[in-house]
Amino acid sequence: MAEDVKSINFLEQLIEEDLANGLSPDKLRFRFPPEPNGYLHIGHAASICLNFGLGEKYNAPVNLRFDDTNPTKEEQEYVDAIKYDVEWLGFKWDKVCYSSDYFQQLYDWAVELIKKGKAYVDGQSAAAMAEQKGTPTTPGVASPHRGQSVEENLDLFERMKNGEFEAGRYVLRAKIDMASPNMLMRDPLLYRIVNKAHHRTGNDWCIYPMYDWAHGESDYIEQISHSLCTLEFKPHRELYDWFLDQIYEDTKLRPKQREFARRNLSYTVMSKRKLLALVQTKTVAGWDDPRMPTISGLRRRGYTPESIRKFSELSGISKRDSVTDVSLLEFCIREDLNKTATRVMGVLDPVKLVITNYPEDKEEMLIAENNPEDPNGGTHEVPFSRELYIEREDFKEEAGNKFFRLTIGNEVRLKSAYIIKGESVVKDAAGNITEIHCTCDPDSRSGSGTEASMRKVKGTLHWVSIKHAVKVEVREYDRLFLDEAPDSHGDKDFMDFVNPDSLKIIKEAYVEPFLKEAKLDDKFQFQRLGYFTLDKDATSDHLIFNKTVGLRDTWAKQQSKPEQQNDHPAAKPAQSQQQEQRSAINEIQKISKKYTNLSGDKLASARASIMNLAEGVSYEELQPLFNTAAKKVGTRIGVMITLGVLLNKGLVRNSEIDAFIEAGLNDANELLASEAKTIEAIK
RNA sequence: UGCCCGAUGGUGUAACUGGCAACACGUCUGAUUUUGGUUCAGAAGAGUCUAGGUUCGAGCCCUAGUCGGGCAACCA
Repeated sequence: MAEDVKSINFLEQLIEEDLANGLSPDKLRFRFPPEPNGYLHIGHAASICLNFGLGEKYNAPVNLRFDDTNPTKEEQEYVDAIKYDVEWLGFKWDKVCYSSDYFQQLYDWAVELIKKGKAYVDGQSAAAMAEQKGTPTTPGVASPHRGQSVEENLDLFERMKNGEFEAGRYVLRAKIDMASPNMLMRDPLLYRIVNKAHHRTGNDWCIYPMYDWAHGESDYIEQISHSLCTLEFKPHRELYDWFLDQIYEDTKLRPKQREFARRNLSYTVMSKRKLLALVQTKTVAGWDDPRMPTISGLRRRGYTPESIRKFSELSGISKRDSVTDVSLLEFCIREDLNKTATRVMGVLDPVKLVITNYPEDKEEMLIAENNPEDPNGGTHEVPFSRELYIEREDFKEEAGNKFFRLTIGNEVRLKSAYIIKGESVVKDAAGNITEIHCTCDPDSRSGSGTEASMRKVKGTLHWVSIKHAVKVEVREYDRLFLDEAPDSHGDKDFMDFVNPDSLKIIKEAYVEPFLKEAKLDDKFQFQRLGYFTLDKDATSDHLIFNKTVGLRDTWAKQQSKPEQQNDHPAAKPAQSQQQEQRSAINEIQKISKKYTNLSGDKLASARASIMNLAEGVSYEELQPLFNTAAKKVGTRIGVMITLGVLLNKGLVRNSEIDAFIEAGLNDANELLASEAKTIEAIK
C-alpha cells in the first residue's frame, strides 16, 4: 500500500524541526487567544482548527485564553459565546485562561523593568507622543520624560496604579529605540490608565496592560511553545522577543511567535468591525443571522461542526493573502449533509395537482426511504391522496425533450408513489394555471414490485398531499454581498455591495407531516431542493425552516447559460489602446514560452496568434526582449516573429535589430534559425 | 522616501535537502440513478510575476525589478 504522503504546512514543519532539534514533545503547548469583544467567525475557525488541530496531532494541551486587557470593549457575554462555539466545533481545551489572571505578575515585571531603567512614565498627550514617534520613513525623537529617574518613574507608576490620576493622564512606556525602522519598537506603551470595571477583575485595577506587553508574557507564563497568530502581527514579533528577553529565564521554555495568513471568504467580510456594522445598521438580524459568516450564523443556517472543520482542513494554512471561494464551504456542507440528512418532501412554490382516476376519499400511507446513502437509515410514512401540491416549475404545458418534468401527455414518477401522466390544465381568467389534471398508473406504486412499478420514466417529482400538508415558513438565503471581495475596493465602502436580495422569505410552503416532529438541530434534505434545518424562531405551530444550501443543480446551470452568453459582449468595455498593447506583448511572451513544445497544427496556430498580436506591439516594447537569454529559445522565436511583422510594416532596421537577427541565424534551434532567415530577407 | 511579508491553473493548497508541476473545489463530457442529487469514468485548464545569473538541470538558490499586502491606536 502506498504511503499517504500527506504534506505538512510550514508551521508543522517548524514544529518538526524544533522536535528534531531536541524540543521534548511533552513541552508542546498551544493556545487560542480570542479577545472577548465579539463573536467568532469562520476566519477564527481557521485559527481554532489550526491550534486545536495541532494539539490533537501532537497530543499536546491547548489553552483557551481570553485576551482581556481592554475593559472598554470586552464583556462576559462574549466569553460565554466563544466558549460555546469552540466546544460546538468539537474541541477540548486544556485550561481556560485569561490575560487578566496575570495582571499582578505583569505589574511586578513592569516594576522590574522600570528599576532596570528600561521603562518610564510619560505624561504627555497622546498627540504629542504620536508626533514624537516620527513616521515609517523618519525617525522619532525622544520624549522629554525618557531620562526621568528610576525613583520618579517608580513613584508615578505606583500612583497610576493607585488611581491617583484620571484616565489617560500617564502611560508607562518601554525604553527601546525611537529611531527603529520598526515603529513598534519606538518606545511602545506598556500600560494606560482606564477607569472602567473589568468583567473579571472588577475595580481592582485602573491600569491595564497593552496587547504586546500582555500577550507574549502570558504565553511565557503558560509555557506556550508555539504562539500562532495572523500575519498582521509579524512586525510585533520583534517586540514580542524584546519583552521576552527582559524576563526570560533559561530554565523555562521560550515561546515562539509565528504568523499565518488569515482566511477570507468570497462574497462576505470578515472583520469584527464590519460584521458589527452589519448588525448595527440592521442589514442583518443579528450576529447569528444565517447570512453571517459567524460560527453562530453558520450554525443557525444549518452548517455542522464537521463541515466547518473539513473546510478548514481543505483550505490549508499559508502565508499569503487569499480569498477562499464559498463554493468550497458549500461543498463541505453538502458532502456532510448528503451522508446524514433525512430525506423529506416539501413544496416551496405550490401548484395543485389532481389525479383524476384516484378515488376522492382514498388515502394511503406510502413508504419513503430516510436516506439512500445509508442502508440502515430506515424509512418513514408519507400520506398520499387524490390532490397534491407539486412545484410550479416542475410543470410546463409543453416543453422540449430536455425538460424531464411533467408536461401534458408525458409521464413522470411521483417520488415514492405512482407514475402519472399529464392530461389537462385549469386556468384562471388571467391565464395562470390553477390546477393540473393527470391520471396515474395504479399498478406503478413504488416498491410494489410490479412490472409497472419498475418502469423507467425520465423524471421524478417531489410532492405533498394537500389534505395532510403542513404549512410552514421557509427562509432562503443568498450571498450577503454582490462583490467577491467587498472590502477590497479602496474607493468604495463595503456596504455599497450589500446584496438587497440576500433573504427570501416564503410564507406558504408545504411539507409532509413527518416534519411536525422536527427538532432544532435536525438536518433534512427537501428532495430535489436542498438542505434545510429548523430555525430557532420556530414554534410547534409555526415551523420555520432555513435553507442551508441548495443541491447542486446542473439543470438550473443549463437554463442560465444562454443568458450568460448574451451578457458577455456588453460585459467587457473596450480596453484602452495602451492596455491592449501591453497585454499584446505579454500575450506573445506567454505563447512563445511554450512554442518549442508545440508541433503541427498547434505550432501553426501559435505562430498565427503571435503574428496577429504583433500588430499591436511597438518597437519600444519589443526591443528589451532582444536581451532574452539564449536558452529561452521560445521567447526569442516569438520576438523574432513579432519583429518580422514590424519590419513588414515598415520598421527601419538598426544595429540592435541586425544583431538580434544575426544571433538567430546562428542559433542551434532550427525554428529560430528559420524565422531569422525569413526576416533576413525583408528589406 | 524606510522597514517587513508575499507572488504556482478560475479559487485554495502541494511539490522531501534543486530532477521538466500534484491534490481539492469549480468547469465540461459520458455512464448509473425512483432526487437533473449521490456515485463512477473521463476531459479541459498553470509551465510557477518579469529579466538576468548559478547549475548538466531552477517553482525551489543568487541579483535587480514589477505587482499585492502590512507597519506611524492610551485596539487586539
